[in-house]
Amino acid sequence: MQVSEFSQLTGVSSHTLRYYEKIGLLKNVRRNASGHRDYAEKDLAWMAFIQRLKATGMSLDNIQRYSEYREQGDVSLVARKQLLEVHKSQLESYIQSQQSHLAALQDKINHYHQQIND
Amino acid sequence: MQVSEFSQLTGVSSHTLRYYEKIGLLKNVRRNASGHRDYAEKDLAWMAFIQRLKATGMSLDNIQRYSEYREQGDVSLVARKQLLEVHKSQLESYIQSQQSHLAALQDKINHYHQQIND
DNA sequence: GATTGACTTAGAGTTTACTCGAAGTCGTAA
DNA sequence: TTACGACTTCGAGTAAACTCTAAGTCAATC
Repeated sequence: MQVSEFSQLTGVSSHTLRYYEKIGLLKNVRRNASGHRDYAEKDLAWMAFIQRLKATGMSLDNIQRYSEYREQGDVSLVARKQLLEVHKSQLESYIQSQQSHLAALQDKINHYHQQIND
Repeated sequence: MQVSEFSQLTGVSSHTLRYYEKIGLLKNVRRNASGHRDYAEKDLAWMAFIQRLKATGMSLDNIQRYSEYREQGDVSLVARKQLLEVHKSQLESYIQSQQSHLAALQDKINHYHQQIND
């Protein structure tokens, strides 16, 4: 599929897709006879994972590191697993901190509620 | 207290403190005879709340809006409460999404685990 | 009276992650 | 055969949130 369809399916603009390729997140994107990008099914899955990593606060820089590992094939399985484990534990403590922020917000809201008496 | 101590206590650099004042997050900071900032206890509490809002993903722009309300006094209590309630519900769904990302990461890690057989 | 250290302002520079624009190529449809 | 739409590259521009620099002031200390 070409860029417009891929963009549609992933929700990422064609500009951003080219940018991601330039900085090494997407690699080895196929080209058709006239030099246009021709994305494969597996690019969709990888792009979805990129989006997940990004949504959990991983920098494009780190995602790029993971992308490098991916390219190296099976020799990097352990490294990739470790990278994800570190990221996962960071995410866990991040979620915990967000939960305590949430509780503090609720307290503040309750406080306003008392002051307002509505 | 002056800027260096306030910076120490809040963990925010003096540059950033001045920046926050410039964009209207911190307002009416007292000055001493020689024109130096002289932060009060209540500035500490407000700064802590700014940091909490920021940590939960609120933009400085929105925090500034809240800061305006604060300055208006009691007439804005309802507005402030509403702003926090909106933010709180956004935070709740954000935490939920992070939790589902976390589960997906665990799945991926398990998958690597199987492949590695360690 | 000179030096030091902490402050002041205004404005320029940095980082991350896009986002856009210009100029050009290619295949199809009128 | 020319017009179109979708693509291409390269490089410049943008937004948010800092971060730093330069030049200057002021109080205290040597």
